[in-house]
Amino acid sequence: MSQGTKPARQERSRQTRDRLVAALDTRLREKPFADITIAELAQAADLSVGAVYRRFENKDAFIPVIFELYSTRLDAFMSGEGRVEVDPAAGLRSALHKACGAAWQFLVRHGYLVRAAHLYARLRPDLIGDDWEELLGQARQSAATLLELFGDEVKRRDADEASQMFTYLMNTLPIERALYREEGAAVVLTISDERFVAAIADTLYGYLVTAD
Amino acid sequence: MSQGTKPARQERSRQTRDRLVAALDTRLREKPFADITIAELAQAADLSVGAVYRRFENKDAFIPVIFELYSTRLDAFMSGEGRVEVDPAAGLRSALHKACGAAWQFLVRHGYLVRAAHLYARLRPDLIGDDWEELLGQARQSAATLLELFGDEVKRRDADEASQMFTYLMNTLPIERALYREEGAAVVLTISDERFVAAIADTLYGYLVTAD
Amino acid sequence: MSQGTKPARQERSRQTRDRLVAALDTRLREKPFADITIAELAQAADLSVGAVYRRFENKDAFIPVIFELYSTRLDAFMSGEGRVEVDPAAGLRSALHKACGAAWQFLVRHGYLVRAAHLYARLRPDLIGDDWEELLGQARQSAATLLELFGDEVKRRDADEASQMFTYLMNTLPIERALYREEGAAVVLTISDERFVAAIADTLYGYLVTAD
Amino acid sequence: MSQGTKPARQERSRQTRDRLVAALDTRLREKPFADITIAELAQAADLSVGAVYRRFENKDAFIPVIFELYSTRLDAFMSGEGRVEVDPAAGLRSALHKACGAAWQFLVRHGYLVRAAHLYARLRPDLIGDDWEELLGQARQSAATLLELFGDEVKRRDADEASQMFTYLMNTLPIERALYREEGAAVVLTISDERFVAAIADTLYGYLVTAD
DNA sequence: AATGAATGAGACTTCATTCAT
DNA sequence: CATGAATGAAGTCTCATTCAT
Repeated sequence: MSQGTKPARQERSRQTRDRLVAALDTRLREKPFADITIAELAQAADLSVGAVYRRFENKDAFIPVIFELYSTRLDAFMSGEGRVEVDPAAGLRSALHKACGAAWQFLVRHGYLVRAAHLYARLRPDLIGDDWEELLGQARQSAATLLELFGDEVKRRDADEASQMFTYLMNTLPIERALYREEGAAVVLTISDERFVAAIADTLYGYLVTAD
Repeated sequence: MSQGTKPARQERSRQTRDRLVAALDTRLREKPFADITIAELAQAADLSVGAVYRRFENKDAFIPVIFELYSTRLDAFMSGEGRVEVDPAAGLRSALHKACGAAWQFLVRHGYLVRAAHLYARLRPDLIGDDWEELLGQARQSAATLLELFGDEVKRRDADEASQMFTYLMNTLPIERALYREEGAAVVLTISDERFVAAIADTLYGYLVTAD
Repeated sequence: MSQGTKPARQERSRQTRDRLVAALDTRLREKPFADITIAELAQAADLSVGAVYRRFENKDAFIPVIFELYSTRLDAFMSGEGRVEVDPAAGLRSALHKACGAAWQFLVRHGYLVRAAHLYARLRPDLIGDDWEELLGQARQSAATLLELFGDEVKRRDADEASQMFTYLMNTLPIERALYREEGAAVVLTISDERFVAAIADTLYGYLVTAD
Repeated sequence: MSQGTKPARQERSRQTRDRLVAALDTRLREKPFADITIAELAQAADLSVGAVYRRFENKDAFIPVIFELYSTRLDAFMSGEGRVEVDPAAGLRSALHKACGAAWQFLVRHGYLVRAAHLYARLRPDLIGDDWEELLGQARQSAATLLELFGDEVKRRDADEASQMFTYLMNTLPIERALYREEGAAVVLTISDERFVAAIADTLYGYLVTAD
């Protein structure tokens, strides 16, 4: 299993691809990618197995689709209900709280995609190309902008490092609890979701306002 | 696939088990558990397939062994070179720095175990029993002790919540970078390991000294 | 191992199934079902192992096929050379003699199927559904008709019980000798097949004309 | 798997053998011989696997034991509670009724042995030697004696054939219902056990008193 | 001689991928 | 081009039998 997607020249092809992507999305909510069979995807998309192989060279070629889905959902969320209106007057802490709340929302809703994306970013880094990097690059850009906006509150000396860490933390802190709840490191947490979100916002805040 | 280990009546049995555990440890450095076959383990342990099944009911019965290994290594590390000498006079920040450094060391060395443990704690929570919870319970205990020691510096109102979050952060912050380096969320990080460790120590510190 | 057959969408599928059924029929003449492997069936049908599993969910799914074969052969036999022309004028004894002769013929020819069917009707009654019961129900129906035809000769008080017993005896008496010849209870028999058939016809006759 | 038992020279050996025989008896009540493993027998007899192989060359060597058990039980039954007191004055029909009643009792109680014995008499006739034949030979002897006793009632011309058939019928008629109840040919029977026993006695009677 | 651990052939089953129709 | 049947490698697991201790 390796390599990539096949180009879709015709309109029908595009539809076929879309249906497969939708099928993958649906199945991913139920079980890990490794447990999903091609036959299952074909059936969910109401296609034949052969038709699947016409669009995708092999099973691995679906892995980038996971990232595609992730990306698409994230974009939609960020420009929709997940949009964070930053009020400079309200201060950094408030902005972080809003941002963490939005991140939490997204994770709760699209966690299954994030989970799969994370897993395969690690398992098969060769298959995802630059999507992942690009995604995080954008995030870092936003982080830099935000930190600049609250330049007076932020005490970190190295602005570049700060925006890197900010991105890292944002993509790391809420994941464990949001995705695995009772399992994983989150078992120690008995506090409510609200307090948890507040706590990670404070964590970010604490990092930024602590001089090194 | 499910359930447990079989009792060993003879001394030889014990050895066989040990060899299988060692074989698992070795293979786990190379690839995920799901990709390791029983035949492979047997060969690595210089045994026949049947001998494996005399010690382990089925493949799943190896999953608890991952945690066993993790636990054992962690204990050894913590009472050996990983031991953190807290100097009350040096302050909280210094203590956190040391702790993060130790955690980092452990992860760099035994990351493959932590990785597998994390994965299966999520994938097959039914198979690990209370080991996981126990492990984190102990960690939280230590956290509580530490925070008490630096009670004057810590500004969090709820001490219980603080020790929970401290444990969560400690088990969450360094993982991503230590385990997946170039892949995952850590791609954004261009800073050195040293600075990274310092940064997460600061993150913890920031959280604790920020009043809510 | 359990459950059923898979639907065949294409004509080729049907052929594949037929070939597997034929392969089973062939192998069953040589050895018990338990000793026949899937690989063996595949080879006999000139197919791959995977192709077998596309038609049959698992090995157990072949068990109903045994009954299917039995049923089919029986129907064919009964409406062909096995047809028994009852001559009311010739009397009950003659009719029974003909019927026993036909049953004997069938058993000699298709004994291997009857043997397997009997075995699995007992070993895995869950897998055969109502086929078995239905088959015997029909037999009983025929029995009732026959007994009615010779109502004056039959001395049994309870006609219902008589037709039940008749069916039971018909399906029990010849089996042992026909199927296992030298082995089983038939070792005591040194008489010829002809005399044996006559004897069981007489046994049935004796039962029916003996008043209770 | 083939061949035979090993001689038991010592007292301890004899005990070991007895325990294995008892273990086989116990397990046979639960499941078919083919499904019983050597390890299971060893455990049930509180022996090691090696010890089993010291007494029995291989698994097949247990098959004759099935017949041994059958034989032993039958002897015990026939000279105990199963003893049939024939009253010449009461007539043939009464004697047959008693005999069928006894046979039924035995089958109900030791059916699992009869079942296994029948199966392996057919599956592996090579392994049972003459035990089987001998057993039936004795039965036939008894039959001959009985028929002679009621020589005036019996109308069969060939006494030899009659005793053969009598033995065959006795070992054939009740089996199906006694051993397989709901499954097999007995599904057609809705009558009670008592009536069934009476019916097969009548069947035997009918055969004997019907002139050929 | 006894124990039970080890062997290893072989059975069932799955599924990514290919290919005849 | 589409369909879904066929392929076959690979993996898990069982258990009669052997053999080291």
